[in-house]
Amino acid sequence: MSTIYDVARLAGVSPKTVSRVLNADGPVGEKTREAVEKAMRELGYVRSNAARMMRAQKSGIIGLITGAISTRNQPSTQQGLPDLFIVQGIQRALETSGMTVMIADTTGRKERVPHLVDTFLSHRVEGLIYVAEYHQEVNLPALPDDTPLVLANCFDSRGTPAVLPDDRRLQADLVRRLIAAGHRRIAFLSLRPDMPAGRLRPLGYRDALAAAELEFDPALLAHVDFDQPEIGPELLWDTIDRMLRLDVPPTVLCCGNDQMAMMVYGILRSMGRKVPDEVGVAGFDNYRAIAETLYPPLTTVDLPYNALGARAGERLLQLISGEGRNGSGPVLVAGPVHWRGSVNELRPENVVTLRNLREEKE
Amino acid sequence: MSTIYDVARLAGVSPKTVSRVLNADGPVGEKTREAVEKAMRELGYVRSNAARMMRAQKSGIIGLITGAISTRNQPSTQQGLPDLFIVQGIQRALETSGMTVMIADTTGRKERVPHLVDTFLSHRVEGLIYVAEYHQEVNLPALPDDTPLVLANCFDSRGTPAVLPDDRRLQADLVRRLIAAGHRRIAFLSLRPDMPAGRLRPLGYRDALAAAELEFDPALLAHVDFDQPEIGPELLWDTIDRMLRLDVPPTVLCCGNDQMAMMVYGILRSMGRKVPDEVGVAGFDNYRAIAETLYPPLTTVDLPYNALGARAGERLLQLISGEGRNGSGPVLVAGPVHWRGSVNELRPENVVTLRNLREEKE
DNA sequence: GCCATGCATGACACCGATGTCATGACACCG
DNA sequence: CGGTGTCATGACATCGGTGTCATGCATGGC
Repeated sequence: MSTIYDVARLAGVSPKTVSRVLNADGPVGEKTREAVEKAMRELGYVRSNAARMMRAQKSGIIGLITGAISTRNQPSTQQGLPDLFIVQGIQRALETSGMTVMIADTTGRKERVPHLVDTFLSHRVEGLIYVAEYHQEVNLPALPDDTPLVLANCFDSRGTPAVLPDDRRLQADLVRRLIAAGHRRIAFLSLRPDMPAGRLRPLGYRDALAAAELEFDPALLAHVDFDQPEIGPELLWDTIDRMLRLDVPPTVLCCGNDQMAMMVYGILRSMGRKVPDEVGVAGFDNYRAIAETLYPPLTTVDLPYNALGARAGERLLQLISGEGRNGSGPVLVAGPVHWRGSVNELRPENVVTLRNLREEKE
Repeated sequence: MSTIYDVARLAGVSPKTVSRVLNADGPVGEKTREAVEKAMRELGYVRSNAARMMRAQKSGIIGLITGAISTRNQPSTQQGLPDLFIVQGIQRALETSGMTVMIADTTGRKERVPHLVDTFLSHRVEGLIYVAEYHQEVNLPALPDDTPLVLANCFDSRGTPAVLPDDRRLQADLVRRLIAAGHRRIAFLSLRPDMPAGRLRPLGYRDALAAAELEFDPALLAHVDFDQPEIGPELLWDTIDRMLRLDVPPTVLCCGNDQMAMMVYGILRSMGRKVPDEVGVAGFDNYRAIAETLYPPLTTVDLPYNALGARAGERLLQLISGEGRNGSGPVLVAGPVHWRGSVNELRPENVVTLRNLREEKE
């Protein structure tokens, strides 16, 4: 591959002049510039980043560590593709910054992370973003102080800058919307409580109930480990069966995520229950491949992973440019409710009936 | 960030000796080695790749161009995640080679490819892989001769080394298996014929019919543009409706891919037809998030994108090491049939009945 | 006509690692 | 005891750009 010296020789100028043409810094005569450009074209010259960054002490590279690419073949993917969307958002935020985004994949093995970090440091990345596949706490190896790090979809105990989904608020927004549609008995099939999403979303659910002055009924809240290999579907079936047999059964099933909702569709169908006329279903994530393909399309709340990634990218750029070192706590990201056909807007008379039922029982 | 000189000064040796410790090449005294290692640890030294590769004229980087990450938010993603799996396979094949894989995403804009190629060349990648999201013909800008290129899931007219799915054989394998299960009337809802998959798979379908000496019935083959925005589902409905009304209707619907199969499940349900007892459904891709989650689980054929990627990675390593310059045509990749609950094994009496029906008509 | 000014260009050092060659200290052999 | 080989180490040049400073030439004001 040709160098700046080759170009200089061919154009009959000094290497420095070629450099000036490349970077448009110093003044260059018209004829000289043309000669240089012609020589570059003839040689198919491409500048060496290595040499350049050695002098400049700037790599223009941002490192991205993720399992987005490798973790997809696991037996049953309970998540959507959040990390992928996050990566996408990060790219969008960074593509105008002139930085090159280098993506390293953990190949599904977390223990490779330190190695990947080292590889990135050896490339003298100007910043690092770590993307987790679901909202969780992580513990990365310490970085040298001069390389900024942003955590996306995860957080640590050291207060590293983080961007997180606002699970509590998102769930509250969705439930609030269900209430506005006339629903009063809203079941919530939550995720495992050992993950932040499984803790925060029930809080949001209760926030919304409280705001509407609806009493919280423990019988309508369950944590279901629905993606357990064998028994998951059964657990889900039993839970739903139990809830639908209540004296005042729920009119909507709020699911922990869209994947669970998809499974719930199948179970309800097997039970002979019609969606949405006999019971509504709502999801969480707005994982469009599911939400828009299911019939009827799924009402869900948009956890905008894209935006989350973009925010992480922006945060990192800030840190690199020296702004916003004041670690002002995690950035929380929320998104809109998508109202689709899987939940009925209850007509007033229905609402009244339900209310009566409830009042009769009391 | 500290340099080899800092380490040398702290350890009281020359930079060259530090280099020797780093690369374990020349002989180094025991005490010296320890002193150097201690110094490196104290400074948190990480070698600069830029400087290293300037001398070595080897970057150890392989460039990967793909839309795998960015193209996921399109309104309705008709494909599975093939490109993602391919990328994954490539990474697996390359991770033991000591190469660093740099992934650049097109952000959904093909016209950015030349720019990405340039960025990679400026990093002096030792090889490039271009990954397409579905089997197709592409036309990349020409590369300098000394940088090898491999096309994954696509091909061009210049005979660039390529790795492709063996659509024809895969479809034939699946249909052969259906025939072995006793099915004689097999419908094929193919993809649009303007894509290679839509042309090659019907050939495989007919190969299998011919091998079993079954007559090809044009009424059982349709190209359905099922993911068209509005009318897609209707087209699919009409096609299925027409086929099921035939005098001798099909006992299985072979779908162009798993996504289409998912839609077909919904349509059959709406028609009041039970899967698999009234009609079987088969997919293509083994997109597990769908195939394993649907109820009943989907019989499909595994287009092993992972392996496809791995083959592409291996091919590139060969080219880099100078082997196999003999462009021996594209590498074709196939995979196994996954037999799940969506297709019945017809019992002999059924087979007989069907055969009678057919013979009666003749 | 002289000097200040600005423009176009080049010489040279430097970034950090490593290949080449040289050097000094020993050990071993005849 | 001198010559030769091995080991441990260092001096120096080099990779390909770019920052710094210097130089040569034309222009213009006084």
